[in-house]
Amino acid sequence: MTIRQVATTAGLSPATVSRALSGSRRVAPELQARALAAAEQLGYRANRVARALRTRSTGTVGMVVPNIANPFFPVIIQAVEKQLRAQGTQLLLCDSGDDVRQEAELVHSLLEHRIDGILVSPCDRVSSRTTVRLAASQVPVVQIDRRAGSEVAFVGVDQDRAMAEVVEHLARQGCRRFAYVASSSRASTAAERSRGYRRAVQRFANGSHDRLYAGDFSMEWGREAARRLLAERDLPDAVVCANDLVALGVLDVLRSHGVDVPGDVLLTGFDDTEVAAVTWPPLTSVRQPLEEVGRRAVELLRTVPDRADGGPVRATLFRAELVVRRSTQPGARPGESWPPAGPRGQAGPQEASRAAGS
Amino acid sequence: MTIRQVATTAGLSPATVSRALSGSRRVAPELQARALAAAEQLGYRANRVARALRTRSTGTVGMVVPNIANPFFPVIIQAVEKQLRAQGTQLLLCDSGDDVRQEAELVHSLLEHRIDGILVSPCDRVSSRTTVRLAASQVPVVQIDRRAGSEVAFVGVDQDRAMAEVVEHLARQGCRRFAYVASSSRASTAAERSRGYRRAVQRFANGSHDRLYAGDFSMEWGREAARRLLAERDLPDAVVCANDLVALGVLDVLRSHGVDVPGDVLLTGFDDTEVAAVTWPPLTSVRQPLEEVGRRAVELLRTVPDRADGGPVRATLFRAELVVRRSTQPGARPGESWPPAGPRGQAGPQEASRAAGS
DNA sequence: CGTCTTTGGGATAACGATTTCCAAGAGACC
DNA sequence: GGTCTCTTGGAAATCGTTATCCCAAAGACG
Repeated sequence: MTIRQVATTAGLSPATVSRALSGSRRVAPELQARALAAAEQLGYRANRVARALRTRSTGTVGMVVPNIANPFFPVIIQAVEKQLRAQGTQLLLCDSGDDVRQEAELVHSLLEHRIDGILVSPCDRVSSRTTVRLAASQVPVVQIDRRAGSEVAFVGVDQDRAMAEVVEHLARQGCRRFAYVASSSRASTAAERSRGYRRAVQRFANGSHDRLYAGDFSMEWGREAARRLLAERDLPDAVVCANDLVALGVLDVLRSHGVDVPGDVLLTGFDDTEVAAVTWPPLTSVRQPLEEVGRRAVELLRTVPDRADGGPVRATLFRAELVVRRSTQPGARPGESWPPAGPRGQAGPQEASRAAGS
Repeated sequence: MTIRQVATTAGLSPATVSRALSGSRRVAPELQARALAAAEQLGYRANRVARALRTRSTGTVGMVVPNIANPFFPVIIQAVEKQLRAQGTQLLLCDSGDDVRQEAELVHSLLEHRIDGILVSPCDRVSSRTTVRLAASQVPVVQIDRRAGSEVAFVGVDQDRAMAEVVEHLARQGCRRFAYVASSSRASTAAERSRGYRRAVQRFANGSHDRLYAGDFSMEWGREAARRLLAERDLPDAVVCANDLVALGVLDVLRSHGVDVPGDVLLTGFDDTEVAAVTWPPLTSVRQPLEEVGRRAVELLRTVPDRADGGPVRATLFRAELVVRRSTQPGARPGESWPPAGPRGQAGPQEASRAAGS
């Protein structure tokens, strides 16, 4: 089923049919109708491969994320896909498995497929840099959530500030001695959260008794860290976790060792994944405006010039929202604990257009 | 950067370079080396769009799932992607949002993009049928996890049997009065689970006091169902849920109303998602061999003939494994509850090759 | 030594769309 | 009425690759 056949049945030339269907040039109404009718009758749908070869646009955008099994990413992916769909674009999704080599391979493969742009959440804020830059020299690229360098457009959330709010909240609850179960700082978000945590602890708690454990963004690491924590001679007032998965792992081990949250120690997660609200105790976490991040990233992808050429690079930073739940409210009596109605921070986008390299 | 330029710098014809790079025909070693060197030097990577146009194969497989935010799917997707990667194929992932119209639209779009095959988890076991059949008439199609009709190849898990094991386990724990928080039976898995549940209740508990609530696969529905359950005058012995998300929602509301699990009522999930093990109490659930399902589906995709033409249709059914945890062990004392060490069913593949329409 | 087969390189024709480019016809305007 | 512009349909070039076809050279074999 080619455009040629449609043209034949319509008694027209392929050129005219093409124009009639795409509206790229005016076609006499009568011929247009004939073309449309023939296409309809034959159930013709254009071969996008052929079209892509000629127009040099595939109508496809690639996206590379570190790990779809981390419930944080599906939410972003859905937002991105929804937005892309609205403009008739397909999403080519890849999971880099948090591996820089894999990530590079995937990006190259996407480029071979001549995608129209790439959304990438670089798994390593340093080593992913060359890959991101290379990609950006060929097609529009937007970094989403995580970044590797500031030479390429970025849309994400102010992690530093969000983490500071977490610590401030804990300090207000009377916590003075903190432990941080971090993810290794290969991911930019992890690095920013760590930094935010450290600075906030300095400010709000005078940096006392600041223990830090570095692993990854997994539940299993949370378990391991909790075991190490328990092996020390005393518990901190609060355990801050790099994300919800880690917090769940920590919670699991604490509980199995008879440590009560929030009675004996307060606990926080990050990302406000769906499960954070239904664990026991429900987890205080940080909600990010993912819908907006996704939308903005797609939007930005269309305005990024084809080949990054030293012009100003756009970066959008959204503000996250602290969601307080029972895991940081030792005072709440069971009756009061549902529904959770703690104080909340405000959210709102915060745009910054900066020169490259800033 | 085209093959023509490579050919020029190598002092060869494009045809020879093409052959040298793809190995589709023997090329004199010396010329081969020259072609490779030139390609390497120029950093040439073939334009897959042009190649696809000529060879009628894009090296891309489409996958349509109902909802990536359901943590069950990312696991399957990862398995599929891993397997595809091994054969150098890209995955074009789509989320149908559990909507039949959307699903149809996506499948059409995939066909336009001339993907080499489609993996689909049809959202409606009845209405998705036409779409699946249409797709199968154009490219190889394998249904994965869910199915719509048996005219198209399928890889999945024996839901019916798995659910029977759940009920049997509960009956052994002394439960006689059951409630089932179902997902509406639009998804084939939901329908099979319901059927398995009903039959097992008949057999093991004489069908006494069998309440059923039908909603969807979401946590929110679990909450709603639990509220309805609590509104009735008495609680059943056990609440069986269509999947883990639903169970989490149920658990959340039960807890907030002071109902103890497993003290007052036993509770089960399905899918054994990562969180099932870390809720409190940990959730008895059903683990499916998703890695194998994914692998088998990709494998099958390669052997399915291009156009479904009435030959025998392959269907592979794997067996799931019951994972018993504290939510169904009222007798376990806290000290014993960790790690969970309940009896486990065995898993194993179970292949069936059946004629179409069976 | 002649013929017959095999091997391998290169020219060229696809693949299926879009997009020049060209030409014919219709108005416009002096 | 003549020229000039504008419109619009169709022929043909084009995108970058691979497959087909042809031909020359080399080797096989009687």
